[in-house]
Amino acid sequence: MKIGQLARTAGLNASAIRYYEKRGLLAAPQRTGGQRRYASDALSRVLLIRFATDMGFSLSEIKLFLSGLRDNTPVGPRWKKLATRKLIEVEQNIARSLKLKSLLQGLLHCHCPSLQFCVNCLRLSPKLCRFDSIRLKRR
Amino acid sequence: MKIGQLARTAGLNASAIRYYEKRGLLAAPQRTGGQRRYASDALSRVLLIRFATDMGFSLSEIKLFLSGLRDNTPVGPRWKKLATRKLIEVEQNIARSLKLKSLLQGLLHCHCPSLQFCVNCLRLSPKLCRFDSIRLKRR
DNA sequence: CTAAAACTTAAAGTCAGCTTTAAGTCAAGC
DNA sequence: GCTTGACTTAAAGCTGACTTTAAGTTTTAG
Repeated sequence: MKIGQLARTAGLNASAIRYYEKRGLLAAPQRTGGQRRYASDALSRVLLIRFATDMGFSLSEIKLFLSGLRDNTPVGPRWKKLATRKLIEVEQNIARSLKLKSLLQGLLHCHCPSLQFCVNCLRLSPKLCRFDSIRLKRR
Repeated sequence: MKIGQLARTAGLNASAIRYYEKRGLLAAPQRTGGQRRYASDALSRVLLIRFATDMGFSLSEIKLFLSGLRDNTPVGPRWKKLATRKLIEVEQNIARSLKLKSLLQGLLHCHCPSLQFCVNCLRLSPKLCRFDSIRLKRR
């Protein structure tokens, strides 16, 4: 399989495949006349990477748990530890988004005379409103 | 008020204030000997910007609804439209995160013999699992 | 055999929202 | 008057996950 077909099958760009190789997530395959030729196990590896990025893992994290992973390695404790940590992150993100949602809804249904007042009412003087004050992570 | 005090009061860096000015979100204030001197309404303006970025609005969006906003402008239809759109985004983010959460939990409690199989079971053959297949937005 | 499509590389560009740097000017306290 | 801290600018740097570019090589279809 050439890089283009691998990429198309995995729903990626060929440049992304090369990037994974450069980042050390994907082994350098055999070559024919300078061009990469992939065996079919490369596809499942790429799909695994794509799946993990979709799950919110960074490439560094994925590299971490892929290192030393053979195709039939059981779901190991290292992976479980990473997944547990990510689960916590996702839960925090959900909590944060739910607060945001309620704030936005409050803003939309608010009868404050001006946006400025409304912001003050929501953010600076939470006791005047039915909404909690928030302390959001910047960045 | 000098820029440093304004920044400290708003919980920002002085460079961020200058950046807002450069981006056109904040009016250029009067100067004394070349240094910026802010009136107190600049603080509420900056707090409004900070609040809106915390709500997930981009600086471009904030600039959009700040343009023409005087301090006692009523919460207008333009702002409501933006907030409604943002609310939908936040709700999509929540739905996406909830799916992620259930996938991660599934992965953690899965009895698949290998991670590779587990990924296939979760992602490629959803009927074998109790989890929905997902189609996550890339990027 | 030829033309087009697909591949190769390293390096630079993209996005957002700032921060950092460098080199200099101004203000406040003693 | 002098030192120190706060300010000024423009431009470059940061993060992550790629994409794009430029210039060249290889494969494939006809």
